[in-house]
Amino acid sequence: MATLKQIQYFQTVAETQSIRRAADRLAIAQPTLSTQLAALEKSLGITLFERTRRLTQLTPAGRQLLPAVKQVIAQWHEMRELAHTLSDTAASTHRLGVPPTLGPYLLPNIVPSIHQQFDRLKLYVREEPPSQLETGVVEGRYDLALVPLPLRSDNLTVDVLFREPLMLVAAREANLAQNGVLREQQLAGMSILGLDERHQLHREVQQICERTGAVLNRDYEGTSLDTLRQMVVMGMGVAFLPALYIRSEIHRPEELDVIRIEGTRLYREHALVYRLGSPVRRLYQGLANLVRERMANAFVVPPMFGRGG
Amino acid sequence: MATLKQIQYFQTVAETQSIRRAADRLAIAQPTLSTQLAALEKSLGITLFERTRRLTQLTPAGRQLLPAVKQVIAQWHEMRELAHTLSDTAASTHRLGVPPTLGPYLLPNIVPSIHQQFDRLKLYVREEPPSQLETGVVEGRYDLALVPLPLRSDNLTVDVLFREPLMLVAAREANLAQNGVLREQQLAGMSILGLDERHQLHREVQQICERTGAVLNRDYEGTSLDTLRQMVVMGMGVAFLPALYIRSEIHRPEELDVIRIEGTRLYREHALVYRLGSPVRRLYQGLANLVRERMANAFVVPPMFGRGG
DNA sequence: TTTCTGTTATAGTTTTTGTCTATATAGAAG
DNA sequence: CTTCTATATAGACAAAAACTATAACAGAAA
Repeated sequence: MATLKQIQYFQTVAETQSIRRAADRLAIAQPTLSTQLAALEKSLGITLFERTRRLTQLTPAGRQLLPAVKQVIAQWHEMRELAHTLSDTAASTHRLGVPPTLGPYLLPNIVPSIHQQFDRLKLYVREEPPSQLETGVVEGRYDLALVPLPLRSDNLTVDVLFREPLMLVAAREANLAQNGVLREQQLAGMSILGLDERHQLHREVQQICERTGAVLNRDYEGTSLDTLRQMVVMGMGVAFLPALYIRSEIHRPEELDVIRIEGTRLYREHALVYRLGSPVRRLYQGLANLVRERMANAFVVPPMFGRGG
Repeated sequence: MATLKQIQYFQTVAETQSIRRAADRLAIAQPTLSTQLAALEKSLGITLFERTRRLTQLTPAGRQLLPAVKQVIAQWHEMRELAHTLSDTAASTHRLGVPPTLGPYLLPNIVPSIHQQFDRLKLYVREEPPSQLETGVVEGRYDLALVPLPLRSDNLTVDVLFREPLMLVAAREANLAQNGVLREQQLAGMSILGLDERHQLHREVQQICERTGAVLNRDYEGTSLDTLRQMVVMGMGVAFLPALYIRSEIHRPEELDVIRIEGTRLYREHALVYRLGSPVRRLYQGLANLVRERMANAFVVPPMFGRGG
């Protein structure tokens, strides 16, 4: 069938112009080389060499085949080299799925650390709704994904990462809280703007409303955190926005108050998920640890947005 | 060592996403494929697949290795295809050596016939002095060569091709022979111009002179047939030129008489030579036959140059 | 739950094939 | 004519690739 070994033998004989010398260089016995060469010639249907006593040289056909043979061997070496670099699992490109309400605001915070710790790791990042991320991981479209808890699927490894506070955002002119803090009871009856129900955040906010007595306004729903913010700025109501979004997108000179709610677990929780028994779970655990460390103290002191002017 | 078979197995599993289906397609047993795959993974130092019960899919590293693997296989197929076309020995490029006093004047006559009979054969033609052609064939720089007889080496196969008459050329004004024919005796004492001694033709003419009593003029020697002709045109003497040169280069409106000598074997003889036991000797014999047939009747009627005005 | 089904892994065996040593053979050199 | 050197052939042995049978295991179905 023309094996790689055989064509390597071929190349060596062509180079040394001698079966004997080639056998020496290849560290095999001369008869072995003779028979393998004959086998190659038979399988290719070509006489590759003209054997004289003094030297063994290529026939015209063999001479023309040689470049092609070298190509095969070169490609093979290239493949092995690539395999060698890839043998460090952290040197591959992994497909990471992220939710649109988290990825753009979290990744800028952690990607530099990832590059520092896993310098040869590459991430191919795509955004999708969390439910599709989960099935995407299960079906192999992603290697790992950032998803909000709780999970739908139960056949995934889940590394819990961190809790991200949700903060109430109101138009400045509403003057809802002088010192940037409200108590949970004050939410009762309040009309809350949310995202449309394809976003996970929709459910999360819905649950908060049920718990606090606030009312989720379903007449107008945002399609992204940015549109939701615009709706708040335009005075259509108040909304819960994730702390990472606020930190990343809302800066001081802004027509918005950011209000912390006291006394309630008002947060969403993120996890890193990947398939059970993924051969690279150690790497992913390392990534999860890194994110946890990086975000550990990110929210202990509430951000001071929304106070001053 | 990562064999071609193994990487083909790898590709098939990657395509079918299943060891079982890949084994079916490859017409081997499933355990064979499992073990070969494991062997490949071990030799590459990479886990290529993530085996779940439902499907077997690539790991990130495997996914990135796949294109390189496909390249190797593609190159290998290309090589085999090339080998297939080359398996017809007449589909290769053969290196043909020719003497400068024959090649340019013979090849235009026979190359069309060669192309007709051996339509996929290609000739790489180079010119060199006959002695170097002989050693060139022996040493493998040429596959075959056209050389004048007799040969120096005795370890070559010699296919005698044809005899090419040498004809006397004189300036028109010398008015040497009214009807384009001279008898051998008339050559005695005549001063003959020749090529320098690096050309085989030098010796041939020398022998003719010895036989006929003509005198080889060594004061001025040509470096090519063309310069020799010029010397004749300029009235420096007469010269023997090969019939094929004359036929090819000397046309009617010319200041030269071409004279046939009666009664003597005044010719040089050409042969096709190649190494003893060359694997493609059949092809070369075919070529020799073709040249013989083509040239068989080329010189039976002496060319009629030199007669009329 | 248990059973059934489909998938991969492991064990043990057989066949194939690659490799070795020893030797034959044949030009080339002395 | 003998010797040297190169390749080819023969036969034995070992490595590896193949097969059959079966285990292990997850997911689907009963």
